[in-house]
Parts: sequence; structure tokens; C-alpha cells
Amino acid sequence: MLDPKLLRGDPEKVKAGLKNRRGDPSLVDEFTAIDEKWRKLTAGIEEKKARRNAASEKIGELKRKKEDASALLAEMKTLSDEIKELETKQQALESDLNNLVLGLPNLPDGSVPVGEGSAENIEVRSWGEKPAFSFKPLPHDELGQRLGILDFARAAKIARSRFVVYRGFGAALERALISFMLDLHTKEHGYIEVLTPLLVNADSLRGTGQLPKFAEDLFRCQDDDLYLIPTAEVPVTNLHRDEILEPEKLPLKYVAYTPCFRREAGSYGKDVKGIIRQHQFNKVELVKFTAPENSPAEHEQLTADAEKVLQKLGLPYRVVQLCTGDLGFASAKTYDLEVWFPSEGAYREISSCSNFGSFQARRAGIRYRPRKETKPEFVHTLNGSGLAVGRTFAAILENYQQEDGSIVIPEALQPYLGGLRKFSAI
RNA sequence: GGAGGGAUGGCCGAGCGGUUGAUGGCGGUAGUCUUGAAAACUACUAUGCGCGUAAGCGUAUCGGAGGUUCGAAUCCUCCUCCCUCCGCCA
Repeated sequence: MLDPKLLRGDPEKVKAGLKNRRGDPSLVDEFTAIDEKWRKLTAGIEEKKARRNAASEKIGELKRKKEDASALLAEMKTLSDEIKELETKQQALESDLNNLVLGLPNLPDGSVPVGEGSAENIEVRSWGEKPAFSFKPLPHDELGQRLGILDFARAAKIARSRFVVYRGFGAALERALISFMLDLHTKEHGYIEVLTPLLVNADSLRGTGQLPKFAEDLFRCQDDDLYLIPTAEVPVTNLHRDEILEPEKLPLKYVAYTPCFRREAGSYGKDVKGIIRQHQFNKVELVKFTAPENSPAEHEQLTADAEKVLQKLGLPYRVVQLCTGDLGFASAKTYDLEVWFPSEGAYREISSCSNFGSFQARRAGIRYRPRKETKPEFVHTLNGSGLAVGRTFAAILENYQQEDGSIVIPEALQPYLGGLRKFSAI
């Protein structure tokens, strides 16, 4: 959520920011118009309430002295009715204002390149050497099926399309990746591991920005009004919703493994093959709460922490900075990590590391007190995948495939697979 | 699922229609005392919103949403969460 004071104080700046990220600047004018009405109305209501409060006190006094208060009483009756009527109008304005503000995306950070879409994203750096093959490298889904470790047909039978069954070594590899990532981030990067609910309420989704705008992307349990999480960002960031954090505890760093559930509405026909785009996938997520002045540095570090996973696994990747037009709804600045897929001869997103500034903190009421005597301020929140496990699985199959159809296990992963160095179909 | 009990400020805990934003305690901050510290004592110590350059003024907030009333932390209705007992269950 944007600061209403910024919306009021510098509407032109907000409009410019919205334009850059392909938002609708006219919403700012709409806000101003409703806000002005609201303020006028509110001032009137408060003035009436002040009168009522004063009179009520007097009535109490009169009654205690057993004097007659009926004239005042009658007067206050009509005043109270007036207030009630005005408050109905006020509530309508507030709800309009609220919906409007909750629908506004975050403003891009000043350091983000202006651009229309993914074509204008900027490669920041790349790492690793793309493997050279003396044969035509196969796509991961084909490898997985040949090795008997991925089963799409049966997953579609028991659920529907865009689900997968991991079998045998496949299941073990997925589990090994999860453990490896969690160990790396907890033991070497200082994150606290959390295991959260996978179902969350609407307040949580509003806090991180998935609601109200992106309801169609979520699986919802209608009877209970709970939603399956689309990312661990939701439960982990909301861990501290409506809290005031101790400044000495910042930065607070969490890592969480969770399955993620996405309806993928509107992506029909996109990535239909393989495990790149599934309704359910595993992800290890990094989440940070920081003081505002530290968030840029923490953002760089978080990105580096995610990169470390790819480096240890020996997977070639590049870091891309998203331009203003490609930024996610809540993000002020984002780096995508893209891993190399030999079968496609292309890099594909495997992690997205974002600084949300105070956008989520304001929605979710996450604050800290810089000093004992100062007022609480909103923290900055950041998060990034460290990494998307399914896509990491796919990248390993593709990058480590051998001509005989076997898969070489990256060294860092071997301890998690009982020392296995290579997997071949049985 | 059935029967009961509860939710109040950073925390504990009073209040149960009329200066109650809310007694008291703990914690915190500042000061007095002390060579220093502890102890003791004194003062201060919630947040949102509006108006105002500011001091400040107004208003709202006692789990949430409604209602009754001139006036609600206190009464009524619905909802959520927590606790105890029974049932069921991994």
C-alpha cells in the first residue's frame, strides 16, 4: 500500500511512478477527489461528535444533581441521528478509498531502469559455464519420464493436468534439494527456518498484496474461507503482521520450505510440458524484515544468498534486473535469477528477489521502533526464492544429463542422496 | 460435534452505563540520592486519523462486525480466536 500522505502530498510523483510501471495514473486523481470529500465529511462529523460528547457530559452532571435534562436530551437525539446518517456516507467513501488504494501497485525504486516489459530487463551478471554436449540434450520432462522418476499421466489421473508425481530417485532428489537449500541458508547464511501453515486467511493475503487484486490466481477453500498459499512469502511475512518489532532483532531473516499452489489462470498453453509451471510446486523461500535504510544492501545480500545455491550446484545462471514495466505488483525493485536450460538453449526464471520497501509492511502493519523514545515506523520487507525446487530439479536433469541417459549428481547434493554420484534408469 | 469459561495498553491485571485512554503492578525512559552501581523516591511512558508552520486542539480505538442509549470497555445480537471437560481423530 502506498502512503496516503504521499498520494496527497505529491500526486504527480505517484502518477509518474505508476505510468512507468504501466499502472493507471488517473487512479491518483480519483483518489484525490474521494479523499477530499472524505476529509470534508469527517471534519463535520468530528465537530458534531465533539458537541455530543460535551453535552453527554453535561447530561450526566444534571442527572447526578437530579435536575431536568430533557431539553438537552431531545437535542442530542436528533444530533445523534444526524451523525449516524453522515457516518453511513463516510463508511461508503472509506470503502471506496480503501479499495482504490489497495489496488494501487508499489512505485518502482529510483534505481530501476524504465521499460515496457521483459525485453527491457537488464542482465546484471552471469555465472558458470554452459555445458557442452556431444549429443542433442533432451528436455527435462522427457529425461524424467525415460528414467521413470516423473509421472505426468498418473498425476493428471489423480488430480488434473499441471500436476506431477515424483517417483523413486525423483522423489529423493526433490527431498535432497529441499534439505540442501535449507541447510545452506540456515547454517551458512543465518536464516531462521520456519514451517508454516499452507492455508492462510484473507487478511494475510491482503498483507502481502495477493488480495484483493489477484484472487483468480489462488486456490480457495470456500467452506472455510482459507486459501492455499501461492508462496511461503505469504505466511512468513504475515508472521509479524500487526506487530512492533524490536530494532535490535533486525534484520530478521527467515527461510521456509513450502509447497506452493497456483491456479495459473490466464497461462493456458504456456509451459504445458514438464514441471516448469505446475499447480503445486515446492519452493524454499527467503524472507527478510529490515530497517528502511538497510533494505538496499539486504536486497543485494539476499540475492547473493539465492545465487549461492546455483553456484554450489554448479548450474549456470544469470542475474537480470527487472525494468519498471516488468515489476510485480508489490515490488519496488526485483532481480530475477535465471538458470540455463540446455534443451531450450535459454535461461529461465528460477528465483525472484524483491525489495518491497514499506509497501507490504504498511498493508500488514509491520513496524519497528528505531529508538525507545520514537514512534514506530514501518519496516521494509524483502523476499526471494532460494530456490524454486521443481525448476532446480529440472535444471539439474538437463545440465547434468549424459549421453547414456544417466544423470550425474552435483557434488554438493551427494551427501543428501546417500553418496550417490550418478543415477541411471534401473 | 456437545457443554462450560475467557479475550482490556509492551506484559500482568482491575473495571461491568456517565471526566475510563482506561486504577494498580511489572517493564521502559529521565531525574533525585550515590565516587560509581544497586536500592529507594519522583516524573514521564499507547496508537490511528483530521485540522494546525508549531504548541496544540478534535476524534476514534478495551478480539471483530452490528445494535440499544443523550452517552457503551461495561447491556443485546452475530462472528473469530483461546482455555477446560466429553466425543472423534493422525
